[in-house]
Amino acid sequence: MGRTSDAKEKLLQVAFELIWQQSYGSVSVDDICERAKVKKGSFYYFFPSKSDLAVAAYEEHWQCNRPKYDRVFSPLVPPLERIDTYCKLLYEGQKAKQEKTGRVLGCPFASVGSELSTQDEKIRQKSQEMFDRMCKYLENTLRDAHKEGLIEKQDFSAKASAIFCLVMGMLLQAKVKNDSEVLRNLGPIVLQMIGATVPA
Amino acid sequence: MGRTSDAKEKLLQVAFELIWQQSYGSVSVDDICERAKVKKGSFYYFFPSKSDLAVAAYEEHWQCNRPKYDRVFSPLVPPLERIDTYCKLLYEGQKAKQEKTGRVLGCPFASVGSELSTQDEKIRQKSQEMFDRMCKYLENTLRDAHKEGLIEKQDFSAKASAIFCLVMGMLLQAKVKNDSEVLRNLGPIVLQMIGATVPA
DNA sequence: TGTTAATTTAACTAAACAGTCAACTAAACA
DNA sequence: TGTTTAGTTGACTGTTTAGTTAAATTAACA
Repeated sequence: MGRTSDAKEKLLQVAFELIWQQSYGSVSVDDICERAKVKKGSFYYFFPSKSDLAVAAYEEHWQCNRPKYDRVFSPLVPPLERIDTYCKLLYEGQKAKQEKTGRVLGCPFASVGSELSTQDEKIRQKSQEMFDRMCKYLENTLRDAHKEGLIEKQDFSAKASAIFCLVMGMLLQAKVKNDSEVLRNLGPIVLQMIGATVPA
Repeated sequence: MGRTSDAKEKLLQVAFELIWQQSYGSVSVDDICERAKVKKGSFYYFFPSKSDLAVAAYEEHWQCNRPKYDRVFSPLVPPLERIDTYCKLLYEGQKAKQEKTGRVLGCPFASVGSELSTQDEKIRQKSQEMFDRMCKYLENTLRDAHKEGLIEKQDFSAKASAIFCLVMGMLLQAKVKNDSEVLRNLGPIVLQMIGATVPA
């Protein structure tokens, strides 16, 4: 009953995109509403605050992209290929965004986590959640790689975390240098880090 | 001639500290002035804009801390010890700040670079400058380590950059988890990454 | 088709924002 | 000691901010 609307979804999409391209602090509720073609009253009909919208937008983005990650890190794919594909997708994704916007945007979760972790507890938690999710993909991959005799036994949890930190740092470097090419060779760097034979 | 003042220095210090603890976007010129006990008119007597103050504050912080870095990375210190000391100082620094403020703050340059690189070109450049400076310290260290036969020949520039990315990512992880303990074992992780023998 | 309830709208608030300015003050120095 | 000038002050502007509200609209459904 009552009327239907895609305003909520539009707000989530636009918010994610705008905050990624700029920053949480520099994007206003009015900006988001204007781009989403939604009036401010509707905004506050759907979301209690700007911060709540941001959290919802990031969760929505994760839910939309989860199938993609599941595919990349599928147990059906050879372990080291998963990592290489993941790195390639990161590079290509950043490059594509750079071509569209003129700017390397880095990791959206890292950016918002870095900006707001000391300020907004809900956003901090969402950032941490993403961190843990990605580390799990990597940890599983490392375990599988070990089972297949591709890498030595090691602390897989710690190593997965270190890999993800390296990747986040690389994305930050790309953003700060506004140069996606620093990500070109990411795959081999990560593979070497886990002691895998790097393909020529 | 004319009167003297430490208002400028106070503004630089307070701005750095506040932006580090919160974020660029959430700290207002009024906040900075209040904490520095300086009137807004004086602020704009010394700095043309908030963004210019931020750039100056970050440069000032680097100039003040440069002697410390020069000591840590001194050629008189054995190469691998330099890296270990650097990692220890990072851990202790973050821990100390956490005890004071209740929050892990991460790397101030990475935070501001991550927040503003797509927005403010001057801040982007300052961030990149810091990135390059730190990478130079690390690259020199790697070259010296190789000269002393401690590590294999490799692409030292690329490896230095990768190490710094790992470190930045680790600091981000600590901030997002609000847990400085993830940095405890940073030294060995980095040493293992360059193929050095990790001390027991 | 009439009722219901979900959504939309525009006009509103009150606070916070970055930045301005002309008049004032006081330290340095000749 | 008087002049110079670097620095201070507080009151100001116009804009932008997040968030509110009450009345209007419209799609779904019985």
